[in-house]
Amino acid sequence: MDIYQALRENVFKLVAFEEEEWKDFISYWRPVHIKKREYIIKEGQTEKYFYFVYRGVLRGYTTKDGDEISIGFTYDGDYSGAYDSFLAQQPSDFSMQAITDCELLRISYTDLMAMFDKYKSAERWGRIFNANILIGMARRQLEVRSFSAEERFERLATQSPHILQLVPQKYLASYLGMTPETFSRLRKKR
Amino acid sequence: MDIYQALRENVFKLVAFEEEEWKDFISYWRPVHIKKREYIIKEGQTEKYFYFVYRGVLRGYTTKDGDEISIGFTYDGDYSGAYDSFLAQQPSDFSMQAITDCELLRISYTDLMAMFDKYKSAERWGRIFNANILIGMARRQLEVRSFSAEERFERLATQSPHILQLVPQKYLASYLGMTPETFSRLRKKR
DNA sequence: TGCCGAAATTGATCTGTATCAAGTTTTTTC
DNA sequence: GAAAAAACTTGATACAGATCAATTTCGGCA
Repeated sequence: MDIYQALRENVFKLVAFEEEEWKDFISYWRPVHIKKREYIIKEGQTEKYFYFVYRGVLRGYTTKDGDEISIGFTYDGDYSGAYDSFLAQQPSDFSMQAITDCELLRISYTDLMAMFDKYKSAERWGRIFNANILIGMARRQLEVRSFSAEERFERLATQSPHILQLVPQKYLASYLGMTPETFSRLRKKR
Repeated sequence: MDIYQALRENVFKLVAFEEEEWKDFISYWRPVHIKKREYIIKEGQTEKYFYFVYRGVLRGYTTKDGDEISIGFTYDGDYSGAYDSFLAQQPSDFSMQAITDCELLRISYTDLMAMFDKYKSAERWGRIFNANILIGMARRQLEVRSFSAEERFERLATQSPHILQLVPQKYLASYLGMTPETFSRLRKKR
């Protein structure tokens, strides 16, 4: 499937645009290719773009006392970037780096805001999209607070086994809030 | 200030409604009084309402192995309820209980959705409101992951000293992800 | 105002996970 | 395709914060 078609299907899951509106809306999205280890945004910058991931994996992380803490990952079909920085138009607390080569589509903040002004469908899509992100964050928040390192590992391994292949272990470890050593031991124990 | 006026000012901070629209919008909100220790929602129920807190303090918590884990607190001027359950219209993973007597305004899910359909201003308010909640959650997520128990206590004490008075310590302790004993020791050390 | 149950404090001990260190394996690069 | 760098594993030790237990203090209410 073509990259614009992929975005279309994804957006239409939440809101069906009129064809005229959609043509206009999609015209503001631009394809971007980035290579493994390149960044779409670095800590301290303000996020100018909102990204759709057509192919690839990205990792978000912040730094604390020189160490990296992985915040999350995005895959094919996800949206990416420092979304809170984008929304607030404030400097980001984290960086977003490609773990594999990526094909992305992006729209600028100004263009997206213009779309929100212009079309009620876009406004609605924005609201529901935010709601869905929020629901996911709430779920993850509860997850982190309710489970021990071992339990979190176990849940990741059973619920998202593909991640174990895609993402280097040291990133997964810090995502789960443990050291690579602990991660390695839990994996062995399994 | 009057309870409806308080909500009006709060909503208008994000979006200025037309007067006609506002009159219609506000007519769907109903005042609710609840007493200390009463619940607005219990774990397992689906949240039917979205609340505005005019006066009072509420606590959200989930249960794990019989122990309560406090998720968050809402105060005068906040919105409350199990918002993720409300948005998804799925059973809530946590309960929301009054810590003091509370005066609230609430609107039902059906009525709010009808307002979103009817007015672009409402839709926009919904989008921006969700964005703000999301930004707050992202900040807190980073907070929990980047700091030790002692650092989290210190930050709470300096950034929100009023909470230390308003909320019983055992709730704050579990909110910060530590036992009441640890909380007590950190407080003493200060 | 005084009583009772809940909340907070304090001390002693335990434990899961971090840290440090030394290999081994995998990936990158030239 | 060999050398260098990075990632992962494994073992030994350290420690922050949990748990358990015994008082003390506080808050609600008769």
